[in-house]
Amino acid sequence: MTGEQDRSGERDGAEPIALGMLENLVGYHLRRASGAFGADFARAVEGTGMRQVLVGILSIIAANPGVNQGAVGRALGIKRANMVALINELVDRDLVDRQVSPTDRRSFELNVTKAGQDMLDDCNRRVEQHEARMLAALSKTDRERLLDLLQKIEALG
Amino acid sequence: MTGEQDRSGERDGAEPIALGMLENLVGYHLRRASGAFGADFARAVEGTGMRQVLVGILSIIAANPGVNQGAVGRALGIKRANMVALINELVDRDLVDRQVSPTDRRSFELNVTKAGQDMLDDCNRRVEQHEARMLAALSKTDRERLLDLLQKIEALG
DNA sequence: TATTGTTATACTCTATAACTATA
DNA sequence: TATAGTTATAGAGTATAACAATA
Repeated sequence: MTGEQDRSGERDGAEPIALGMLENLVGYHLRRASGAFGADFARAVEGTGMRQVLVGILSIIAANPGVNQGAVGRALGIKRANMVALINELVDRDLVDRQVSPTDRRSFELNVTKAGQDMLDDCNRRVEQHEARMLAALSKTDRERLLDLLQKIEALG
Repeated sequence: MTGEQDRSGERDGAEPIALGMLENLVGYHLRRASGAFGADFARAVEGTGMRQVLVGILSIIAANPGVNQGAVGRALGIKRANMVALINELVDRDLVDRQVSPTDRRSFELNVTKAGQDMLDDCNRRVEQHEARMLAALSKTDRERLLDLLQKIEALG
């Protein structure tokens, strides 16, 4: 084995397909690039039971101790209704602690548990390698530029 | 009192949530930017019954007359099994013509119908406005750079 | 044997509406 | 009245396995 991945039935090695109007669409290439990142992210955290969204939520809670789930959802663009199962998943796995807020009994205060912090640290290490892998073709300046451009787009979302 | 409006619970103007490790993750920002594009794309083609994937497929077929659906799927990163319903949708709406290939009776030759071309033209116009809207904060050079960077990433997918 | 298209299935993400309990 | 969280539900996108017809 040469170590090359089996890409039969994939990639442009021997199937010249024109993209048409997609060629220059930023939206299309964003979608594909995001998909490629997502797939490699899944590989990176394989075995942890984590997914992009869960790592995102855990990261937000860790950075904002006591935050409630509505605020987490707003930060990540996740609807309240969809947050419920996600937070349940993290609480059931003892990665997040959920306590009724003493100041507003409608809401919960969320905090990352010890196990949750360990999980986040592990994922962080894996994700760093994943990002390095996916951005191998980009210089440091390119990566900074890319981040900057993406954030400008997000601002319009 | 200052007369400031209470914006608690909404909009990022008054809810300082730290992103933690997400802050500098290209994958995270790709996901958000792609999501923002997807949502605005949906708005742009509202009333046409089209979606990102369908426009993508139509575009590929238009640019590659007689292509079979497996090749379309490979070009777009869509699994064969998932192509079936999508192509059916386009054929049922008379946007795509599907004929058994005379050279390989396992496969179909796909072509865009007149109605399909009209639809594609309409979507093209709408999508151009949508892209202009989403990329308003970027200079022409920025847009070219962004496309270039995204394509470098896709190549690793 | 390999490939094209197909069916069946399942999981995730996303979206909306209606409900509760608090404020 | 408004907000935090919940439930139920539905539409999409994506993934795999197994099958028939054809190459």
